Order: sequence, then C-alpha cells, then structure tokens
Amino acid sequence: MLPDKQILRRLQQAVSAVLPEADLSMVMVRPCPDPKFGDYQSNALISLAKARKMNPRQLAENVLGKLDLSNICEKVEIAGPGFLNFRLKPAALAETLTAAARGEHLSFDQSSPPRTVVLDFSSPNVAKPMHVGHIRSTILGDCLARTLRLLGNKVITDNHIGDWGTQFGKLIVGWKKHLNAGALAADPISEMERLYKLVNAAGESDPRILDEARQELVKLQSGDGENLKIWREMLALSQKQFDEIYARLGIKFDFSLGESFYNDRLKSLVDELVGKNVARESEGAIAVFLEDQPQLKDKPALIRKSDGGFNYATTDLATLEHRLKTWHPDEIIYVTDGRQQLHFQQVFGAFKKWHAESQTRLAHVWFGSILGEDGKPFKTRAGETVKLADLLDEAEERAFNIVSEKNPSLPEAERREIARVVGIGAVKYADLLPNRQSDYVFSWDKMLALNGNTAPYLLYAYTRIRSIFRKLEAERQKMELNPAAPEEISLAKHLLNFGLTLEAVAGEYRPNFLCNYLYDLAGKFTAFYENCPVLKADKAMRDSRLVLCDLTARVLKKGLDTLGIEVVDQM
RNA sequence: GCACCCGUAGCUCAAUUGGAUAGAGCAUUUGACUUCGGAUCAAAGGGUUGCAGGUUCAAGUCCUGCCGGGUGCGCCA
Repeated sequence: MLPDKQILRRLQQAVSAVLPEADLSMVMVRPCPDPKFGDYQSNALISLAKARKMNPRQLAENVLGKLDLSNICEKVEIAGPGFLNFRLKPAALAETLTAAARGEHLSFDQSSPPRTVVLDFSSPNVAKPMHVGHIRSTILGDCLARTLRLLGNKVITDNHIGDWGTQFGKLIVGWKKHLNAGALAADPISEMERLYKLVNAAGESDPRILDEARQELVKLQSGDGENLKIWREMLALSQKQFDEIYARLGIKFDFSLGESFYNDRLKSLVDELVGKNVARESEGAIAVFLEDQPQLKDKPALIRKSDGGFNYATTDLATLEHRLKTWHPDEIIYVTDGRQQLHFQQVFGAFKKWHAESQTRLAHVWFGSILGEDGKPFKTRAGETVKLADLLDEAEERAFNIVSEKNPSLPEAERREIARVVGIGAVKYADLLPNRQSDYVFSWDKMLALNGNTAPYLLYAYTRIRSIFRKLEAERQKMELNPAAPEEISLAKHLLNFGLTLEAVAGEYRPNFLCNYLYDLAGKFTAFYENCPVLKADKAMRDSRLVLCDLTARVLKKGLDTLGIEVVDQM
C-alpha cells in the first residue's frame, strides 16, 4: 500500500478512536504545498474540532496519541491552527519505490470497489465534417475513459452519433437532385456538406424546397426504401471519416449507438411519461415540468413537438433508459460543450421524475469554447469552422518542420513518425491543459513550443531518459533506490503522487491535474538531470539513479498514455 | 428580463474537501561547464486575484450588492 494511503487509513482509525461518531470521509490526506512543512498534510482535525467546539491543537494531540506511523513517518507535527504534517522516513520512500522498480506497482492503486461508468462523448454528426467543436469532447472524454480504466473501473464508451434529424430531409433532396458522383467518390463529406448548404440556401428563397425536404424526411422516418438506402449510404461514408479521425487520435469506442437507434422507442416513451403524469400537454406540445427546481421553474423539457415530432430531450431520455437497462452503470458521464448545461439539467430532472428510484449518478462534464487569437470563436482566415482533419494535418506539418530543423540528420520517415506523435500530442495536450471550464485561446506557437507546459517539453524529458539507457553499457547490479541528493529526493517523492493525481482527475473530471503533475515531474527530473550525473556516478549511486530514471520514464509514459499521448525515444 | 459561467502579472493560463508566503510559460533583463541530448538550465523584475461589503482560525475559492465580458432561455441538435 502506498504511503499516503497508509497514513490516511491509520489517521482515520485514530480519529474514529477519539471521535467515534466523526464522518471519516472528511478526513483526507494530501501532498503538502511546500516541502518545508513535510510530505503530506491533513487539515481535517481543524474543522472536526471547530464543529465540536474543541481546541483543534488539543484534538490533534489526542488523535496523535492513537496514531502510530513510526514505520513510515518521522514524528508527526502539529502546525499552525492544527494541521498535521507527515514526513516520510527515507527508508519508507526507498522501499516503496524499489518495489515499484521491481514492477509491483506504479504509484497508484485500483479503486475499490470498481464502478461501472458509461461515458458519452465526441458525438459527431453524419454528413458533416468533424471540426474543432468536436475536439474537446473527444479528447477530454477519451482521457477520462483512460483514467477511470487505469484506476480499475469498468468503462463503457458510447459515441452518440447525430444520425437522425431534420437535416436529412434537406440532404436527401440534395442527394436526389444535385449529387455529383465524382465529387462524392473523391471527398464524400465535402460533397454532402455542399448538398446540405445548397438546399439550405435554396430553401431560404423558395419555401417549396423546404416543403420538399419535410416530405423526404417524413418518407425516411416512415421507412421509405429509397430514402433509407440513401441515408444508410450517408451513414457509411460518414463513419469512414469518423474512423479515420479516431484512428489518428488513437481513440476507440465500445459502442456507437446513434440517435436513430432509439427512434422506435420515442413514441412509446412519451406515452409512458404522459401515462405516469410525468409529462403533460402544453401549448400543443408535450412537456415535462420541473417546478421543484427553482432554476427550471419556467423551463420545461419538451419531449414532443406540436407537430408530433420528437426532440433532443426525447432521444436523450430513451438513450438514458437503454444505458441503464443494458449496462446497469453506477454513473453516466456526458462530455459536452457548456452551452448544453440547461439541456442536461432538464434531461436529468425529467429522468429523476420518471425514475425517482434510480441510484445512477448522472454527470454533465462541460467545457468552454476554443477561441481564436482575437478572442472570438476559432475560425479559419476565411471565417469558416476549422476542420479537425485539417487541424491535425497542420499540427503534424508544423511539428515536422521543427523536427527537421532540430534534427536534420534523421531519415525522413523517422522525422515523419516523430512529427506525428509530437503534433497530435501537442494538440491533445493543449486541449487538456486548461481548466476545462475555461474558454481558451488556440495558438499553434504555444502548443508546439519547445519549452513551457507543452507536450514537446514532456516528450523531450522522456527522450533524455531513453538516451541515458541507450548509452548504458555496464550491467546494472542492483534494482534499489537510495535517493540522497535533494533533487533525487524531490523527484522520488513526486513519483509517489501519481496515484493521488489520477484520483483527483477521476473525481473532478479534470485532466489538467494530470498535465500539471507531469509537467512538475518533468521539471523535477530536469533539475535532477542537471545536478546529478547518472552514467558517470560510481556504481551504487549509478544503479540507484538508473532506477529513478527508469521509474520517471515509466510514470511519464503511463501518464502521457492516460492523456492519450504517445511517446518517442528520440526527437 | 431570467438563469448559468467567467474576470488572477504586459500576454496566455494554473492554483486538488476553503488551508500555510497566489504559481508556470511567453515577453523583458542577466547568467551557465563545446552538454549522460542546449528542443536545456539558473536568476531578476512584474499581483490590492474587477470593485465594495460579509462569513471563517483561514477566502482567488463561500454569501450579498455593483461593474465588465460570454453563453443559454418551449417546439434545432
């Protein structure tokens, strides 16, 4: 068991010995903000004492009387208003990391008990290009899936593709009247996009075209053979595009159940909600009113339009029901743009009225927009949305130019491969680094910068470690870590916090915690690297430092992998 | 009008149940052994955390008001 967990467990036991009724979930242990205080701290006793009108320092004394950590910690100190400061004994640090070096752990534990989590993210639309608007959901969702899996949870990823909606009326009209087969073969997404825009524009001046589109939609939804065939072809062409993008991003989904999958359930679902008095007629539509929530008082969720058609909320409720029945998850996480907050409040609220007994946690993990350097929504120079494929191309191209400049002697194929990893990694890292709820300004230069908190910087730190092992000639004698220099100790202790960081990422759905942890790790490694020779050190010290290098590389690699970023041995 | 989010160094961003002296990078200034990879490192300056109150042992974080910006608000998804 990792030291922080041991401290936590025994501290909780000691607290419960002194205050048997105390809520132990409030008792937490975290890394100290400043190493001068110690390695770990707990401030739980301050609030526990305040709530009971006790003196916090006296309570701390009493708890310490029941707390024996002498096998792993120095004497526990009470500081300030009642902080407990824990400092690891060097032997405990060395022992834990030596076990890690033997492959027994990598500074994190599996969650207990494992939970089943459904993750809904990415959700592109059929017949449209994937654009920057999809990138955050896709990358954030994938990272959360990886994090939760790493911690031992059962994760089901489901891509809720937009494959069923009013846009297909216009698309089918365009397909039937204006399709350019050659263009479709060359670039199907652009051709479908062209058709949609064409019919959309025509519809603005000629209402008969809109009427035609509505009729084609009705035919499609009532199962017309020809329209279904066209729809299926559009689906297949789009799926091919999605697959290409996801392959480049290294992302896989367990399921891709689009909106159309739930079509057959929508009518009966609305009937059921009306029958159960969850929903009722209002101004010709059917709505679920959520009076019990003040913010939603005047914001009912519409589940059937006055023309009999169904809404986004209807499909989402059917989807929710399907996921619960099929996978029995402990939690369902939706990763979408922040503009959908109201929508998810409505869907979750409506669901609670429908299934008050459900224990499944519903989480809307939302994120801010990507802005251009002018502070407005990120667009191309021509003012169009930036296509994801173009963005990835440019990232790789820019990375290729940098690699070629820095390392002209490498064969081109190798430079291409490095550029792929660095370019894609840089895009992902730039997206995961900001607090997800902030809007952020997209900048190529910042993203591919060689220093600062960027993917290339982390990858560079990794390649330096790999380089040491390439140069290593003599046999390693001992797999044992004995950090002595301050830079070694600081690095070693930071390695232990990988697990706490992963738990924070999973708990708050914030990958940027992991980015910042890895950046600190790379920084601490570099400080070590500058001050502590490895290959030139004498034998015992060299072996110990090799262990430290190896563990750092493994945590860096695993951490980057959790962010969805590959590594390279040279760059 | 109502609701949600945001306002932190010149710029772009951090800050883990409220927790100890608000941290990075860029830019600026100064410095480093022809290096276990200089795509590096060390150091300096730069802050009344939009404003005003309040709660607390402790507030960038919570509450109230104000100012400024963004987003959403019944038949799009």
